[in-house]
Amino acid sequence: MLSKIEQIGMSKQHLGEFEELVLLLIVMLKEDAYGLAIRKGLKEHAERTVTIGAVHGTVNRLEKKGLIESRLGGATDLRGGRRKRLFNITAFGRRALQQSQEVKVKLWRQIPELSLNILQYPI
Amino acid sequence: MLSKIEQIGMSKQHLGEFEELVLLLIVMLKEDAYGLAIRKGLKEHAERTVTIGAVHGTVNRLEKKGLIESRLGGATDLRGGRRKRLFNITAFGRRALQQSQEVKVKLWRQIPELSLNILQYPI
DNA sequence: GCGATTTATTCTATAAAGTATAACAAATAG
DNA sequence: CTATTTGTTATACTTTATAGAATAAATCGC
Repeated sequence: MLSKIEQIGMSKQHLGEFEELVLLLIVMLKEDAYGLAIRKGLKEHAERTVTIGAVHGTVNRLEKKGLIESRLGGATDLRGGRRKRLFNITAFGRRALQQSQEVKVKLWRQIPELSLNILQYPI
Repeated sequence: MLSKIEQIGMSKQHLGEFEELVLLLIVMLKEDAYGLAIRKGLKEHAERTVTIGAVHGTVNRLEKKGLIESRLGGATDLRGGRRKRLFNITAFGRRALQQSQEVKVKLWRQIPELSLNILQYPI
């Protein structure tokens, strides 16, 4: 028999590298995290240029895994356009992000010669 | 016409999340980075349990992409056993690792509420 | 030398993640 | 009521991630 966690798909899969970036962008964007904004944020903050289809494919997967939730945004104040699908991270998603962070920082600490200048200071 | 970089397969692919872990372990293990040691290191340092086949599949891909190199180790001082295939990171691999690190740290810095205690101190 | 044991790698197959392109949907201004 | 704008969905395909079984090569004891 499956545990509650397994039933709802919250078992120990790992965050893919792009999934992690998208998740981080969703946190950064707060109340305005939706497809196009995520795509723009990835380009500006992560030097990552992808199509909008790539973003949506990933958010759909993240939602199915319970790492984010989505709701439909209200009518736009701007002219034209379909309503936004707004995303927010779940507690489970936040934990996944923190675990990933924890593992990497732990490894980096053991390899000081790898570190960039940016890492010489507290995050 | 392809650039030199493209010809030898060193263009802008991104490091997969498991590829990054394996690469980090290879750096950590220094002169003793080979299949089984990498697997053991992943378990001990990254809470990641995988089969040896998973490790080898990944190192093969990393080598094909020019991120690591391999050579055959000398005969063992211990009893029995085939010779080890020893890995070391290339300059290109090191750069890939640093870029990945740079992007993530940059994002984390913008999301202070995500950070764990470990991140309050310099890495 | 040769089989048993040990330590390792390679092969093969499949699932999951990453990604692009194109099609579709819905809001609103005129 | 249709053209324009802003956005999401659908589909297809490639690359990564992963397990399991098969195979290889070193050495020990006889």
